[in-house]
Amino acid sequence: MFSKACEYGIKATIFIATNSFQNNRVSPKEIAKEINSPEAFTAKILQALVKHDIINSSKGAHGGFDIDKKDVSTIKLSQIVNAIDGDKIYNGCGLGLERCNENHPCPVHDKFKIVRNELKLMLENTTIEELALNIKSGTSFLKV
Amino acid sequence: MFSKACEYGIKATIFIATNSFQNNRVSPKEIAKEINSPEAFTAKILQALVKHDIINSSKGAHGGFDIDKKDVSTIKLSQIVNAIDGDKIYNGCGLGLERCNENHPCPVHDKFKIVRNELKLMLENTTIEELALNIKSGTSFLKV
DNA sequence: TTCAATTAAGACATGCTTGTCTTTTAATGA
DNA sequence: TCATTAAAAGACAAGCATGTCTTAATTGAA
Repeated sequence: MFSKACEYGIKATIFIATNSFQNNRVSPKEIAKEINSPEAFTAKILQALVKHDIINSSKGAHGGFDIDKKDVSTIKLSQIVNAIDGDKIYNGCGLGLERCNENHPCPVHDKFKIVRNELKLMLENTTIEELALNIKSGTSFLKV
Repeated sequence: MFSKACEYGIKATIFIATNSFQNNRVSPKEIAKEINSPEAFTAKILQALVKHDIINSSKGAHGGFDIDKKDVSTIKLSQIVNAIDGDKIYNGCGLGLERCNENHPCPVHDKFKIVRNELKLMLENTTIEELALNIKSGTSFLKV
């Protein structure tokens, strides 16, 4: 469904959020360990998330990644997916037609529209705060 | 959502079905032209569909690909997706966890389940016959 | 039975995604 | 200011999906 990069990006953001509740910065090393991902590749993805203003980074001693406490509740899953995988999951044709629309639909256009819309709504209505709280309470897990 | 191979596979099967209504065999060249796909690559995918008993092939003069008329209505989209992309779209974890289940869910497990189930139902309830008839009537299109 | 037509099979090539490593830039504290 | 710490940036490498080409196998018809 999503690229590996996007999966790592979502999990990393959730982990950073859980730490940001306690104003705690985390390093790429800690993140990679916690979400079970390759460290250097994860660092690249973190750079992208910083560029898209989803997370903050600070260099130097006691540096690392965090999210402003007040912002955690405003970050939607859709923002991360958009930042890393772009919008093809929303706008692309299910069968790869260049111009697929109501007037010139691919064979599965209408049927896909329903599913895709459900996915879109889900991503737009799910906040990182919600997911991070479930991790904190042990209701869900980031690895294995 | 699906791989290129799967997209071509779906479109190819629909095109073969439209021809099979008139007991007409089609060649990889015709198929590739009609669905706007690379010919040799399409031929590979057709081989896979034959191996999975979704379409028939016959070699030699007047050879080509077809589907038994009586079978067209029984072929579901899900069979093609399964044959080419496997079942990861149904069973894989949205965030790539190896063991993600009700007792050990990833952060988006419940939310994804709903969307994925909708997709699964759609694929299992859509027949190639239905899609092929829409192509024949000009209601939907295989290329551009 | 032989030739032509046509798919099957497998080796090869290309490109994108994933992943690694090294060097550079920036921040902190002594 | 200088040393240390840590992220940023970019070059490099590996693997997988996509796409191509050549040769083999099979069939139908002359």
